[in-house]
This record gives sequence, structure tokens and C-alpha cells, in this order.
Amino acid sequence: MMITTTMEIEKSALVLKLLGDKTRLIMMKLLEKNTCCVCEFVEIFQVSQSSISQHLRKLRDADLVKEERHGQWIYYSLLKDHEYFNLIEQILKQLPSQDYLLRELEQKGMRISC
Amino acid sequence: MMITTTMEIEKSALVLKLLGDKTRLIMMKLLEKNTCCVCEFVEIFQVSQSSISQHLRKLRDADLVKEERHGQWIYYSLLKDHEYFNLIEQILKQLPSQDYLLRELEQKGMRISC
DNA sequence: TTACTATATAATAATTTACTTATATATTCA
DNA sequence: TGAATATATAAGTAAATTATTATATAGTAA
Repeated sequence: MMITTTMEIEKSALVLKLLGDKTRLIMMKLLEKNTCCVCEFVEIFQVSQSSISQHLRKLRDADLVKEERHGQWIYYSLLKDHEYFNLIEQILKQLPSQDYLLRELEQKGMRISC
Repeated sequence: MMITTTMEIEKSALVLKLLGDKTRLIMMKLLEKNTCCVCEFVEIFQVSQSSISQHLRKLRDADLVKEERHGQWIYYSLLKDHEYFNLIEQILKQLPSQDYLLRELEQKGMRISC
């Protein structure tokens, strides 16, 4: 019982640590209501494709997101059955929408819709 | 407007990063409903006094906690008027209570009550 | 005053993180 | 098939993080 609550809070700390990076936090907020592919994130964050891929890998390894291949694109979305999804959802809910980033993508003609 | 939401989410990421460490997260959960002093944290976490002091400094620098000196002890408590206190409160609410750590302290006769 | 306790800070070492470039793999399309 | 596009991974690096030990400061109590 005591061990359980310790483990629980330590696992929560790992989730919070993943969300405690501005790139990953904005990614998660975008994925809250959208599906995005890697090349969109590259365009949004203006960092190397490798860097984006590594952030997504961390989120994937922690089961926070899932990937789905559609042709040459791999779409990422929230994995809603995460053990701490309630926590994640509550956090995301309180952050300002970042959807303007997707509208900017659209205006540049770089939004990929499935 | 766009700049604001970017800054808001980046500041949220900094808060989450602070909470994304198991020592600080447990500290914050304890402080949610208690007041604690440095020596209690040292006993609870079994790390150097310096390490505890540095964690508390980070929380203090970010205005997540405040300190209050009573004689030779300095008591820490949550600073509830933080810009993102709602976010913090929502997160803490979803974590399992860590008060057993204080009960253990009491049993060892090491709980300092003001 | 002197000794003791509680806390903060400086300096440092080990580890982790977040990026980069280079390269590999998978898919599409001419 | 071969070129182009999308993605992942390996290797390397600079900066950040978290601990330590040593030392300074502040309060208490003999």
C-alpha cells in the first residue's frame, strides 16, 4: 500500500517530466483535439526532423501517444487509455489552445489532412 | 494574442518541469495540506540537507512555495496565489496522499509542529 | 561567549537532456 | 526501377540537472 502510493506518484512525476518540455507540451495540446504527422511538427517548431522524431519517441515509449501509418505519413494521436490519462487530460484542458499553429500551417498550404 | 498563448504554455511547461521530479512532486503533495520544514524533508527523503534546500529554492524561485521563519525552523507552504495555481491544484488533487510519510515522522518523534 | 541546531550557498562531479548531422528504412510516383 | 519524400535511429556535443561535500549564516540555549 505504502509502496504502491510511492510508485504511483513516481510514475506521475515521469509523466509530468515529459509534459514539462515546451515542445512536447505543445505537441500534446495539439494532439488533444487533432491528429498530426511528423512533418507538420517539424514545420511548426522549426527544428530538425530528428529532434521531433526523438520527442515523439519519448511520448510513444511512455504510451502517451500512438502512431498510425497512412501511406508515407505517420499520424500521431493521444493514446487515451493511458493509466494517467485523467491527469494528462486535466492538465491539457487548462492550457490555451494552440490550434492557431495548425491554422498557420493551413495558410502555408502545409497541413496534411488524412 | 498569439504571443500570449505561446508564452502561457511555455510558462506552464516550466511549472510542469518543476513538478516532474519525484522529490519536488512529493514535497508539493505534502505541502498541499501541510506545512513542513526543511529538516523534515531531509528525514523523509534521506538525502543531504543541501539537496533539499536546493529543491526548495527552485520551488521558491518559481513562486510555488513560500517560507516563514519560526525561531530556528523555516516552514514551507504552498503559495496559493501563483498564476497557475489552478493547474497545480488540479494536478496535486489527482495524486495519492503522501501523508503516511508524516505519520512515519511522528512515529519516529521527528515531526516538528508549529 | 561558546556550542549546537537549522538552513543556505558555493564548488564540483556524474548523469541526463535536447539538440545537431549523417545515415538507414519505408513509401510513393514518374 | 530510380528519384523523391517521410520517418527513425546512431553518434556526438553543449547545456542543464541533481546530487555531493564543504562552508557560511542565523537562531537557541548552556
